Parts: sequence; C-alpha cells; structure tokens
Amino acid sequence: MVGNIKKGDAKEIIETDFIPVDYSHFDWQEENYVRIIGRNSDGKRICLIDKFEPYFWAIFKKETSEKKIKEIQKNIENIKIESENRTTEIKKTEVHDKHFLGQKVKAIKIFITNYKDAHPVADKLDFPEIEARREYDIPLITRYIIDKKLLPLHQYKIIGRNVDLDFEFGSLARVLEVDSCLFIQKISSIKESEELSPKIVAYDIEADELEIGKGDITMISLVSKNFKKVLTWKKTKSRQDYVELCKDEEDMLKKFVSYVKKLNPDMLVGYFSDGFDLPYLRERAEKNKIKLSLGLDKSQPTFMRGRVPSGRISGIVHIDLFRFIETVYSQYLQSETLGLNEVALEILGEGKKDFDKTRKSNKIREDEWEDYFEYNLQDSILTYKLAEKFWPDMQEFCKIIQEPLFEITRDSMSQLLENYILHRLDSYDEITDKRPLHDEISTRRQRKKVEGAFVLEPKAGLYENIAMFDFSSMHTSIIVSFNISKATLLEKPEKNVHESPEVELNGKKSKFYFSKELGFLPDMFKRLVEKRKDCKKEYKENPNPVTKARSNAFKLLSAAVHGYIGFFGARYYSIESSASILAFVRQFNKETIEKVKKAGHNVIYSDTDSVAFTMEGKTKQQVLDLLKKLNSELPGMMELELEDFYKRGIWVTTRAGGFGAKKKYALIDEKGKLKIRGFETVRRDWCKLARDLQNIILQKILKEGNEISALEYLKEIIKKLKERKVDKEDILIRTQLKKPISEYLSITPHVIAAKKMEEQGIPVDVGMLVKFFIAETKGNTKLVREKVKLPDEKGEYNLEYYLGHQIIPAVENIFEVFGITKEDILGKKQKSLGDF
DNA sequence: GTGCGTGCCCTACC
DNA sequence: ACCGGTAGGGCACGCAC
Repeated sequence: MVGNIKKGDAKEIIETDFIPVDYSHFDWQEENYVRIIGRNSDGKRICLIDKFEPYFWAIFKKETSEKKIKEIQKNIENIKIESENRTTEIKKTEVHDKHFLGQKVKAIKIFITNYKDAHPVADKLDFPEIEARREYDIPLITRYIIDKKLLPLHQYKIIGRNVDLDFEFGSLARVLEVDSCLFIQKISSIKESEELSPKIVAYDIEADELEIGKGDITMISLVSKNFKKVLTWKKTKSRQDYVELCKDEEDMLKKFVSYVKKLNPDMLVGYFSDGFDLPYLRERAEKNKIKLSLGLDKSQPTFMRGRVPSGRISGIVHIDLFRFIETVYSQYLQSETLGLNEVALEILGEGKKDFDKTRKSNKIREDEWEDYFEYNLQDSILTYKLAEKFWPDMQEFCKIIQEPLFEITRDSMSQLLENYILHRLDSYDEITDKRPLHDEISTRRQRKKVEGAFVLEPKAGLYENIAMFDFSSMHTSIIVSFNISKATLLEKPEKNVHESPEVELNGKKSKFYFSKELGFLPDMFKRLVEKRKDCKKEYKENPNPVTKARSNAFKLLSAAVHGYIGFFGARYYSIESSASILAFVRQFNKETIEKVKKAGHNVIYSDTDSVAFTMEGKTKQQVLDLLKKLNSELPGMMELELEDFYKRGIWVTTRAGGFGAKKKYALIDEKGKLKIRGFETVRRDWCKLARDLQNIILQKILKEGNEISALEYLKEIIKKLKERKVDKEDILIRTQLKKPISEYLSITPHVIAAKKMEEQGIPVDVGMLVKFFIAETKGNTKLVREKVKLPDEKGEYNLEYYLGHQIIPAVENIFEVFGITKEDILGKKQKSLGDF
C-alpha cells in the first residue's frame, strides 16, 4: 500500500502507512507546526508535518447570559498584545457547551496564532464573568495527539503531499535525514494494524573522570542487531575485530555520530545515559570544538532540566533505560541496586564483565586494554538486550498512556497516570484543570499529614493452617464505589449522597460528602480497574511478554490512583478525597476483621487491605463460603479476594517493647514456598551472613514446625563466626547514601564509610550504596562508627559486633517464640561470648 | 559512667 | 518536586541519676 516514497517531486500526493515514534514541534512564520518521525511497513523513515492550531478555554460563570457571552466573545476577539517584535492576535473564537469539573459550562475556545501566546492572552482575560481560564498549560504535543488522534506506536494510513523542500519551512525539512517528508492531509486508522519493530542501538562510554566532561572519553561502544563496535583512540594492539582505532577523541566522536547515522535507529538506548553518557559526549564534543550532530536535522542533543536532565535527540528517541526500569519495574526486582550489573544479572542471567576501571587510564597496563574494550562492549550488549526485553513494556505504556516514548520512559508514576487522564478527558467533554503553580504546591505541601491505614498488632507466635484475604485494588475500588473525587466532592451534606466516615483534617473533625452522580474520574478509574482485570485474565490465558507488559501497566496505573489524588503536584489533587478514601480503608479493614472473627476464626494480623487468620478447623470450602458472604456485603466494585492458604506462619515481637511486631512475618504455602515480609532477610542494610542465616532458620522452622534443626544450624554459624571462617563478602553492610555527606546531621557508620571512600579518591555520589564492615579495633571505643572499615581495608571483623548486633538480633525474636532466650543460645552462664 | 529517651537515618509494607 | 502513611530498628547524643 506504500506509494512511491522518495524525496523530491514537490506537492505530489502520497499515500503510505505510518507508525509515529518521535514528536516535536517548530515555529515557521510565527505559526506552530508538529513534526512526527516514524516508519512505514517498508522500514522507510518518514517525516510528517502538520499544522497545529493552538487554543485554550475561558469558562463562564454559571449565570452569565447569552448576550453577555456574545459581548465578551467580541471583546476577546479584539485583544491585541504588542510585544517587542510581534503583535499577538486572536485568530478566532468559538462558544461551546463543555464540562468543567463535572459541571456543565459555557466556554469560549480561544484560538491563537502561536502557542507561546497562550499565557499572556490568558492573563488579559480578566472579565468578571469568566470563572476560569484553562488548558493554556497543556504541552503542545499532548494537545496535538489528543486532537488529531495520531497516537504513538499505532499504525495509520496517511495521505499527504510531498513537502517542497526548497521553499517550505525554511531549511528545516531539507536537512532532515529521512526517506520522505509529507505534509499531512488525511489520517485514517488501520483495522488490522502492524506493530513497530523498532531499530534499537545501545551505547555506552568509558571516561577517565566521572565528573561530566572532565576527563577524556577513552572509548564508546555501540551495539545493534548483528552489529557491535568499540571505538577508541587508545593506540594499543587489539585482536578483536569489533575494536576500531580512531586518530584521537575528536575522530572517535565523529565516527560515533556517523555510525549512529548509518545504523539509522528509532531508539538510541543507554543505561544512566541521561545523567552520564549523553551529557558527557556533548561536553567532550564542545571541548573538541565539534558538533555532536546526532539529530536527524543534524542538531546536537539538548537537555531539559528536571529532577534529572533528560537528553533529547531530534528525530531519534533517546532512552535512558534505567529511568524506565526504575519507575515501572523496580518493585519486582530482587536486586538491591538498579545498577546495570545487578539488573542484567536478574533479568538476563548475564552480568557485566569483570574489570577494575576505578583506575585512571594511564594506570591500565598495555595488555589490559583488551579486557577494557570487552567490558565496554558488554555494557552495550546488556543494555541492548535489556532494551529488547523491555520493549513490550515501553510499547504498552506508550499505547496506553498515549504520550510519546521519550516521555513515558521518563515520567514518574503520577505523571504517567495524569497523562492517562489527560488523554481521556475528551470523551467526557471535560476541560482539563490546571497544573498547580508554585504557591499552590507549597500550600499543599505544608498541610498536616492525614491519618493513613490501620495495622493490627499481631500476637507473636507460630501458627498453623492460615488463610489470608485481601481487597483487590482497595483504594481505587473505594474511589469508584463512593464516587470520590475533587469534582464530586460536595460543599455541604445533601440528601442521598455518599458520606465518608469521620476524618480529621488540619485539626478539624468532619465528614465529607460525595455526589451520587457519577464523576468523570471515578468513571475513568472504574474502566481502568476493569481493564486491569481483563488484562490480568488475558495474560493468564495467553501468557507472553506483550500480555504480561499490558497487564503490568494497568496494574501499576490502578495502584497509583490514590497516591496521585494526594500528590501535591497533581492537577486533580484533592486532600478531602484522599482523607475520605483512607477513612474508608480503615473502616472496611476493621469491619472485615470483626466479621472474620465472628465467623469463628482467630485473626492474627492485618495491614491496610489484608486479613490473616487461622482456619480453626474449618475447611477451605467453608473459608471460601465466608469470602463469598463477605463479598455479598461489600458495596460497589469493592471485592475481597483469597490471597492464599498457608501451612504455617510466624509472627515475632518487636525488639523494644515486646509487642507483636507489625509488617514483619513469614509464611509458608502448601507448595513449600516462603513469603517473607519485613524480616532482616529482606532488608539490604543487614549483612549477608545475618540475612542468609535468618532465611534458613525461618525456612527450617516453617517447614518442620519446630525449632530443633534451626537451633543446630544457628550454633554452626556461630561456631564458624568465632573461628573467623566467615567470608568478608558476607559481613559487608550496605547502606545507601541518601544525601551529600556534608548534609548529614548525625554521623552514622555509613557516613564515615563514605568519607573514607572520598579520602581514597573513590567517587562518592548521592544514591550510591556504601559498603563497609565493622572491624576489631584497638583501644576502648564504644562507637560503632569508629570501627568502620572499607571492604578492601585490612582488618579482622569485629566478633562481638557481628554476634551481638547482626546474628543474635536477626534470630533472637524468632527463637523467643519457642521460649528460647538469647542466654540459652549463647550458653547460660557466660555473660559474653560463650562457647558451645 | 550508665541507661534511657529522643532524633536522625534507612528501609520495608501496602 | 516528581505516590504517601505506617512501621521497625540501628546508631548517636544528651540528659537524668
């Protein structure tokens, strides 16, 4: 179905299929245009250009008369703003019946020449009849996608005319490295559409200094399908054919650009590349006085400021895979850090090559460079493989959220959800509410915390035959069932409305009321949760990477709803809603506990949306019947599910008060699979020795139902510790550095470790995991921090510390359940370290 | 000088 | 600035005795 795609033949009409990948906008003759880069099914790279007509809304107060509206419309049409180099005028206006926050309103759609004029024009509209001005803060591309329905990664049929490269859009279209450039005339959807098979290129650099641009870049690796390359200027013999020797750094940078052009990727993927590789390349290009013209329009990468700067390459989607994995996948990863090595090991079963690159390159021996190249190449190989692995996830998020790949791989969860909402408001005829400004954000941030969920204190002990119920998507199903949102919140109680339990907000106790007329957000969230259920079912029936990714995307979005409503940066923030939702959460949780008790069970534990209880001799069927009964009593779309049946479970006391410890338990299911929550086993800031020990002890106790062999095992480990046979790796403590060293008020062991690293010239970054161990020291110091040593420092581990502060604390409360005390473990008579 | 409460800090659960 | 409330627990520190 593809026409004869070639550049030239100005104005010729072309028809082609097309999948949008990269979106940007530009100004020409003071007007806004959108430029979309994508592919057709022949793999040709096509650029589409479309006109964008910017507009925003002015919403009238309820009682405004038709006459007054017409009058104001005229006034608005006459607005002119003179600025230094141009005059801003209103192109046209239209009066529409719309909805705003669920209310029917009359609103004027105000079309302006240039998107940039939206704010100044909006500021001019100070008519008393105008209640609000909205949508001047919607990003241009978002608006374009919503209005034209040209969704990223969907396939379309496009009819367009060849752009006259000599006359239209200045040199913009002419310099573009694409197969064809069309001005859009018609977009139509395709029924049996194809998916994009993206061309991915992964890259990675090695540099002498970690500070951006400070040292030379010694090598750059590039990996794509059937392609691998390491570029370097280091003159050393290499037997590997993938190593290409460049004259100098400048030549290497130029070759990098030319290889990227030759490979012609849709996506250029790095790992941490927003924060390291791309800005480094850009800086070094500048130092070498050359242009890093990676863009399809030969432009250099640009960096948008944000929490982390985002590196954008015109026409090619630059993806920092780390950022995407961090938001959408980190909760599923066991890895303690999200570094390339650990993530790749867990997901691909393959890690980085072993190479000590902490040395400056002049310290690297001639014969070691070969390994360094291989190390560098491997990083790109891993990045490439991860990109392939996560492509279904990126694709599904992109299709569901309907924002471009560049955005969805960098957005936080609440931004993703907000974009999901923005792209669906059209079907409710809703005008989008505004993004909070600085003052509003600080007010929101200053408010007192609202009371959260309820957690039941467990009674410590070993339990047999346990069942657990939990509410599915509890917060979201409460929102839907009680129609909770900013727009459905009523100012005062009315007849026949939803009423929240009493909540305390800013020191005042009150109830909140929500209309029973279905709100657009509750309706949208209802669809979201239903979609989540459908996709979960789809995945179970047909498990594959795509259905898994889709199911996961809807799961994450459903789970983010409540957080979004209470998030200070949200357009649809509503603290009254958030407080009400949490009050309902507490109420339903407590009611469920009571009902389960009343049915004759012993409720052991409960946290937020779950209840764990013993079977008390009842059959599984009886428990399922109870579940059915409880469900029949729940309102709306609220639903209680069976989490699972468990053979045994253990709850312990807190170290401090001897109360039952919350958020800390271990269960074993009927297949022998363990579910461990909160214990040191799952905490990365405990040493491996203590964690592994605790894990095995929990396993033995839960499998066997008693402590006998667990105790034997413990004694073995203590013996091994005392004989100093424990590996160094197993006694390392890892703690994250959450802020710069200087900002710490209290100087803890991990801060000391970080300081030591700094002294040794090891780069210390915020967010890094600091590794250290507690060593035997001379003198009579009490402070742990004075015994801190870095992993490669000489010294014996501190026996007393590891016994008294790692091993014993990790198991003490577990054995206490069986009436075995610390003294029993260590030998009764000895005050210090007894021997067995 | 010890011992305990408190604040800081980190990390987990949901 | 990028979901937030609930919770456990280690370490340092300062006050009470």
